[in-house]
Amino acid sequence: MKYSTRDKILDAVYKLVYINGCNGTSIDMILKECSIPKGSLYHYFKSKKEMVLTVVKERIAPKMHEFYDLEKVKKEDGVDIMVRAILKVSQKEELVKFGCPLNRLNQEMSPVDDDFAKAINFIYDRMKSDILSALKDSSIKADVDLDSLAQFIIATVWGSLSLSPRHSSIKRYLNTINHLVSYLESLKY
Amino acid sequence: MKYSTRDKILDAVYKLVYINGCNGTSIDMILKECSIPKGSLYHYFKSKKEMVLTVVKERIAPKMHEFYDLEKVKKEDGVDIMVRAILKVSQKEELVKFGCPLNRLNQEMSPVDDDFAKAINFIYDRMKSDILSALKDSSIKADVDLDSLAQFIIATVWGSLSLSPRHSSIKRYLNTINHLVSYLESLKY
DNA sequence: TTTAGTTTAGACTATTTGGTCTAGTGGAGG
DNA sequence: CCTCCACTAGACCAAATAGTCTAAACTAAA
Repeated sequence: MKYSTRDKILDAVYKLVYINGCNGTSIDMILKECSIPKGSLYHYFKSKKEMVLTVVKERIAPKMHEFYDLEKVKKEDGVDIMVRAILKVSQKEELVKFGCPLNRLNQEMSPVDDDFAKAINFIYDRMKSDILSALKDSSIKADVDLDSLAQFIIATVWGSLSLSPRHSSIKRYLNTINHLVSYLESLKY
Repeated sequence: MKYSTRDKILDAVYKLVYINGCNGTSIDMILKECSIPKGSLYHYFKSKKEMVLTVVKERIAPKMHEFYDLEKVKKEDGVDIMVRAILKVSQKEELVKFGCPLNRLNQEMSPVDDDFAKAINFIYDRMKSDILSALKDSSIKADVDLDSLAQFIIATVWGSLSLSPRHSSIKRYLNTINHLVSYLESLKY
């Protein structure tokens, strides 16, 4: 299985943009990171923007999906599935250190670029609706508004991670998120 | 009362950096925004970095403080003070639209610049300890860990705001934050 | 009114930026 | 072996970038 130039580029861009932000990452940094000449880069992508947008779709989207799409197969309580997913986040070192890549890019680019806003929003919506369907399939009391709860879960996890990189650590993340878990448990009938 | 050049600069930088980010804001944009020549700008600040760092200390810090420092004078339950502060956030249009300015700058700059990390962390710590003291002076059950609760509150508010600018609105913010309020209420004895 | 210091003014510079262009190279199919 | 085309290579470019410098215009105090 060969490691294609295109993949090399996308991996490098993902990594650099994740840490330095989109505006903080220059073409030269990317070229240096993956040791390819400029010609190759512009052979695969027509602009920097298209490159980063591709990273959103082909790198960030799957990573986001991976997080909450754990074995739904089992007939398990939706809340428990969610809780396990949220706790699992702590195992991803980079997440605790740098926060959610989607959230970071959202904050940087959405206010100033509609194409980014759309692409990011798309992923966000899918994530939210998947969380929603997990919650629907759970023992949560009937009077709880699940839509806002799904949003609350995302907000809290993103927020906990965004205290990074200076204020957070795995332990701290878990302490913080523990309150979310208690709250979710308290909503069961 | 005159509107000094220095203040004009800081206001412009605050506004531009808030929306476009630090790397997304050029010196020329700043000059144009406040219609001053380059000489003046570099008379007051020796570099762009120093300028933005000054904005953190003289613009963002007071704004953050203003939010949670509401009439503590009254002998009121700390939780109620917090809840009122959190709800009040929704009245600040720009907050709901663009998120918390401290959080945004934190995510962009902290991973790549220690001076920013320190300055931002300083404000964060002060905010957290103020929240903590409000919580200590409240009717929250004794077995609740207040430190992590303070962190949870910040994380949730920041997270709710960071769903912006594409996913949020005042209504949505309140819906989301409503879960936080319920949780806080449930912690009272 | 002179003087000294602060503030304004903007032309100028060196570097970095994203992006183009043309020439070559390598490997798969004929 | 040849041919063709995807890919590599990096020199080159115009624009934007942060920051410098010198001169002038204020302003307040003597």
